[in-house]
Amino acid sequence: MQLNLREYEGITMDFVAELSTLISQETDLSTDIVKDFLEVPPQPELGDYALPCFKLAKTMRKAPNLIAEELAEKMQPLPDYLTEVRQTGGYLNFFINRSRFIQDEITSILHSEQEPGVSDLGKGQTILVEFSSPNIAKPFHIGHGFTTILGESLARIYDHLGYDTKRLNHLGDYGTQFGKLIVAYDRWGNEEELLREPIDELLRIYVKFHDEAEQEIDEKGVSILEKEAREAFQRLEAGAEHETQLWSRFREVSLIEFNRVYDRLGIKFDNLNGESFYSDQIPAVVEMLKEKNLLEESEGAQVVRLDEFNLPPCIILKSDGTTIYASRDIAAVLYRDKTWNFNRNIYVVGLPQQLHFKQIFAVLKKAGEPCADRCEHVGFGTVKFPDGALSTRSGKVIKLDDLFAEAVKKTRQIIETNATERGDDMSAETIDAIAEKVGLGAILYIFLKNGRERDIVFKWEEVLDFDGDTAPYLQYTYARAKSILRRANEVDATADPSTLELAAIENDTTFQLVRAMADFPEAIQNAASANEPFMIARQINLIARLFNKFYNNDSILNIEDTNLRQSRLCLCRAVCRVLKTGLNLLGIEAVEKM
RNA sequence: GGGUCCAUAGCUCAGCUGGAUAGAGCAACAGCCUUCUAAGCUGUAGGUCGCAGGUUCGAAUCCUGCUGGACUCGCCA
Repeated sequence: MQLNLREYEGITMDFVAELSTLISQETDLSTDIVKDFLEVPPQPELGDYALPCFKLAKTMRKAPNLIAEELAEKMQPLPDYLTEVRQTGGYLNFFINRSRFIQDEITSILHSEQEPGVSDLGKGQTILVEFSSPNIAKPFHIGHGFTTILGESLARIYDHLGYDTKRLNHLGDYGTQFGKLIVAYDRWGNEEELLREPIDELLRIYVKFHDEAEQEIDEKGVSILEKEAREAFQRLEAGAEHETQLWSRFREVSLIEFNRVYDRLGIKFDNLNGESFYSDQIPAVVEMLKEKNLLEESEGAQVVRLDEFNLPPCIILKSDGTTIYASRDIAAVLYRDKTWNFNRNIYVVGLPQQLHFKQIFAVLKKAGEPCADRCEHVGFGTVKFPDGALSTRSGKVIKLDDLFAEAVKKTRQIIETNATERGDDMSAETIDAIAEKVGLGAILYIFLKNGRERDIVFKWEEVLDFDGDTAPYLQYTYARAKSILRRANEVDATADPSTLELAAIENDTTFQLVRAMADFPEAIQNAASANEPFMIARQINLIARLFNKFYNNDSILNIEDTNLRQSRLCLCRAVCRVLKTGLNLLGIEAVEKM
């Protein structure tokens, strides 16, 4: 019975596997099933792992507690990685050799060349992650924050797992809204303002357009402005000079503003093909659908019926002959399949568009395109204010940049206060750099701490609360551990764990801490398979909480025993590695001090 | 009306392939800085897991119904 403990990723997995094999030898169950049954008891006094025997009761025709009792006896003598096997009620509880576990786990974290949890699970597979996709000419507000932050985190997670990840930004640079902007700009546009504050100016005329559109109505009750806007968009799609020129200016000035945000977050897209890019590929899509006899005319529009999928029809061409977002998205899937030959193509787009994506994928499926099955919509909730959703039209928005600025400002104040108290004279540059990372981290974490399908109700006092389950807490924990490592002498801080008796640090807290770190790789994989970064957030939050407990209970530097001192420092180093990796997977940077 | 999803502590959320006393954080209250960063730690209080049935040895978790809410249902994206 040998445990392979040299590879970091698998220690717990291997342990569970060994235990499962052992149990399966004593029962009729396969190793896999046993592995599935194994769980962690609610109280540490009960054991480190447990096998509920209720399910075995039927087939073995015996009471669960008897089964557990017999198994406990049959497993004697125990392998060296177990210290005790005990029956409690209908459970068979296992106590593992904690000393050995701590020794091997910490050693492997510190010895590994790779970051914790790195794997080659996705080796050779290409995954496209479409996210952010802001609309040109509109402010980059906190609503875009969700897709941007979630998407980047997912991309990092897939990178970590060895996928060939492509970040795609499907810019909203086309559509009737540009007809509106062109009409609005021709009427009320201000050249100087467009140069000075491009998005603000475009937003101003966009809001004005909607105000005015409600006023000017013809005898049939149709808005005159809306009609003009549709016509302007038709001219744009036909390539008219004036319209195209305005459109491309709008796009240009908008990108400058978006890039500020992306640079700040360290996001680099592999591709920024917006909707406009796919516009001229739509005729081929229409032709293909026509050839396969999927296209039908309905109320003047060209649609694909999707009754067999239990979905409403998908409109491909509007009754005026212009394209619609669905047709562009279909063209995009086909283009991406040709260009990247993707294994997976995921869309980090809000939940309200769920039906839209179901329709797109269904049309592709109906058209016999195999790539349809490799597409997936990763939806998320809505960002709203306590009194309702945000709205570009009414101008009720908070720009993501402004939100960052507030968080950074508050962070800077806290750092300055603390620095004074601690007598630490940090330079203004240092403070700025830390404030930036911590302030941004606080905001990013808000979007990543819970299940993505939850709505986020935006409240300033909560957003700027840096206590508890927040990124600053995690960053603070990291900085604390780093601070200790800086204070330790060179020899202590770099001791080779394999030469130490790490078991000296063992107690309930340190064992739980080490186990939480051992579970980290699995948390990453779970996060990937559910597309839920919060699973990583929770795991590192658990690690941080346990570390802080350890920090409060046990002295690290001020102890005589060299082995104990160096061993505890090894634990600090391991925690730092895991925390930093976890934060990075969320798109958050760790700071050395704060 | 059809569809999708949601309802767990005062608030924000985990837990949901059924399993031991339902867990965190915030807020509240009580403690801990002459020792490694108090953005921290410890403790107390707080829950008929929306309601009603059902399946099961066992249900927050699965099924049905109901109530309340969100989103969506053809020419916006």
